[in-house]
Amino acid sequence: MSQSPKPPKPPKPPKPSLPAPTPPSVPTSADVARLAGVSRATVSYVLNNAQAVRISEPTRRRVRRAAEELGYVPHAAARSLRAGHTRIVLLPASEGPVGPLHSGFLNELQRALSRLDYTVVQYGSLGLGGDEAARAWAELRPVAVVCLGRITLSAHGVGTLRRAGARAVITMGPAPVPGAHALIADQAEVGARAAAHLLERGRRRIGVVVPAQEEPALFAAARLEGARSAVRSAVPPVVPLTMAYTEESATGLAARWRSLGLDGVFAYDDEYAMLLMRALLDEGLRIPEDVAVIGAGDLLLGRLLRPRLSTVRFEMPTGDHLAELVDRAVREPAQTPDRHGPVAATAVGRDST
Amino acid sequence: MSQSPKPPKPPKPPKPSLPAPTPPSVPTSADVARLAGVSRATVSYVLNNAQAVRISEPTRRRVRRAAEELGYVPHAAARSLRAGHTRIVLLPASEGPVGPLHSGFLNELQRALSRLDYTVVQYGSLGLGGDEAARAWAELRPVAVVCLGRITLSAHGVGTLRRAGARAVITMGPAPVPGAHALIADQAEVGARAAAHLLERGRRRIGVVVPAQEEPALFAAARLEGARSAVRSAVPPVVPLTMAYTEESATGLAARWRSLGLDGVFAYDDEYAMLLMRALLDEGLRIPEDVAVIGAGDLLLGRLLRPRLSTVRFEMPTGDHLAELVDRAVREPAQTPDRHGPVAATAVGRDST
DNA sequence: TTGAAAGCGTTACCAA
DNA sequence: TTGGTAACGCTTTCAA
Repeated sequence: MSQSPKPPKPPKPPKPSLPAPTPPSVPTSADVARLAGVSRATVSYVLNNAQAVRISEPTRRRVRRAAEELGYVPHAAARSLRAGHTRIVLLPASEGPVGPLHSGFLNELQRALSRLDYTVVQYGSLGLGGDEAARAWAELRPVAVVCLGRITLSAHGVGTLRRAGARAVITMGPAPVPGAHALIADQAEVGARAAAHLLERGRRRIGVVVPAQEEPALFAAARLEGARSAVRSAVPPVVPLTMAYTEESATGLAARWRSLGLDGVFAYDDEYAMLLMRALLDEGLRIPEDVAVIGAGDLLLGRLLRPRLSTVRFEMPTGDHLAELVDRAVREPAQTPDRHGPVAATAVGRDST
Repeated sequence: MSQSPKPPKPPKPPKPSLPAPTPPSVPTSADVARLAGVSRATVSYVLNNAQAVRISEPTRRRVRRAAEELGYVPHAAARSLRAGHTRIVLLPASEGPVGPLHSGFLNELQRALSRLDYTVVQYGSLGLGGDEAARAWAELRPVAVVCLGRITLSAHGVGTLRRAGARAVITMGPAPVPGAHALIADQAEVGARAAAHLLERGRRRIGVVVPAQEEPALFAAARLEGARSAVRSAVPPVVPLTMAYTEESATGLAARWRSLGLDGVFAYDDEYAMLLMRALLDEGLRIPEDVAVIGAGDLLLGRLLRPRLSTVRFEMPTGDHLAELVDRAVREPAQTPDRHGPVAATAVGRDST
């Protein structure tokens, strides 16, 4: 890389061996080497169990003792700088609450990746847009990026990451991103199942809740669209209903319910559904006689309510599966990005529809 | 450090200008410099808006253009290696579901720390014990560690982190850890409030649910202990009840409820409380007449159930507050670790008690 | 079996 | 105003 002609070095003034300006200084492998009376190379060999060289057992012990004594911990940055790559798999830190479904999946993924000797790092990128986030992530030189969250990566963002050495970029979202492996979590399917279920139950005037917060907007749009297309040509078009995740908002919506003339509602997910269902009941509406309510996500809590909440259950890929996908993509980055089909979704009819 | 006398370099074989063995190689500041026709130093100055030196506007533009064109992204590891420190604030990635309370707090914290120019990284440390985790974290050389999760840091772990350059280690847990700043989230207080509330409602034979999963064990033990001490000397001692977060487990517990002869239960938190309450109702018990049920955490969903769930609400420090604490600790590490008092907790009586 | 030294990408100092 | 260069901590090749 550096084609400098390397002129003869100027005489280096030997450092006057500072007494100890920063005594609580971080111990380095050189310190370990000094204490053990060996070279830095030997320290590295011993501590990394290098198999290419044979180090005598007494030496190994001395080195290990010294490292222990100093509380030596290798410097990840230096190591990866030298190695030219990291084992970091970066995930955007999820904003907003994380349900048991999602957190279980995340744990599985983490555990599986750890087993494959990757370091899982969740990076918080709160106010950032897709390309800014990609830049920030690229600074860490992750070997792979798994983008599950709110952030939508552009082709340009993917390019930034790839140029920064990411051997795998995997997105999960409604649409594939050019250059990245795509797990198509097509939330339209979820909306479609919900709407179809309501139609089956004889409902014709169907509302779809769209969360007021922007956070889950990505899913919300796709779910609404899915519901729309399922209903198309059958009956009056679905009615989008904006609602925030607060009691007041739910109560407000319930208060004007009769004027809307709807007999079925897909409430975005189980949590919104519970909130809305409660408000509707308090408003004197009967469920499911007057209004059928269905959520999504199949939360345990939905079964605890009365009436029991109908829901759309959908499959997440297992964490192990995704980890394997990551590992494969890392090892054979030449491969053209795969696309994994839309998630399977099924309506689970309980008492609320 | 290296006191080598620098003998004359052996003739460096000029790299035979490889055609392009790794063409998609990561662009470095040297590449930018070459393209812009300036030195690496100049690139650094421009890209970091160094104020100590004045660079002509045309040069600045050339450099920026070149960086843009190459898609140059600085290498965080190299930077921090050079700088001798990072701006990383490390949090253990939370395992298990994250309620809205906790996630709101986390977001606040992240946002506040970003504003203070820290990089927030959540590090997944699934199977690790306290000291192993500390070692793993130390490899990243974080400037601060905020340990909120399941992991309990030992004094030794704190030492490891400090020796690795962490200028602040902050723990939140039932007890302070030597050497670390402590946010004492004394969950005993939560248990005590719950028990006191049940006593006030005239209950005498009180059960306390302890989650079967090990995950929240830390909180569970403290909450149980708190309930115990609140009840002590008044009535029969509290009865610990093991229960998993599944419908079967709740049903099983409810089935043998009458044989337990309890008239009040603190169900660990709102989610366990909802589950248990539903099972008790299905078993034919009346709430609160036969059994008073109280949870903790004041989840919105608790208000949606009928009967409405009583709960213990407790304060989390605000994210801004904690961020400020981190920043202060980083800037004045000499300070002796502060301890911040136990969390305030209040019982909120609703219909279930 | 061990040691010396180069080099990873960056920044900061000093010289031009 | 700009450029050369050393140094950060680590691994690894080559030489002894």
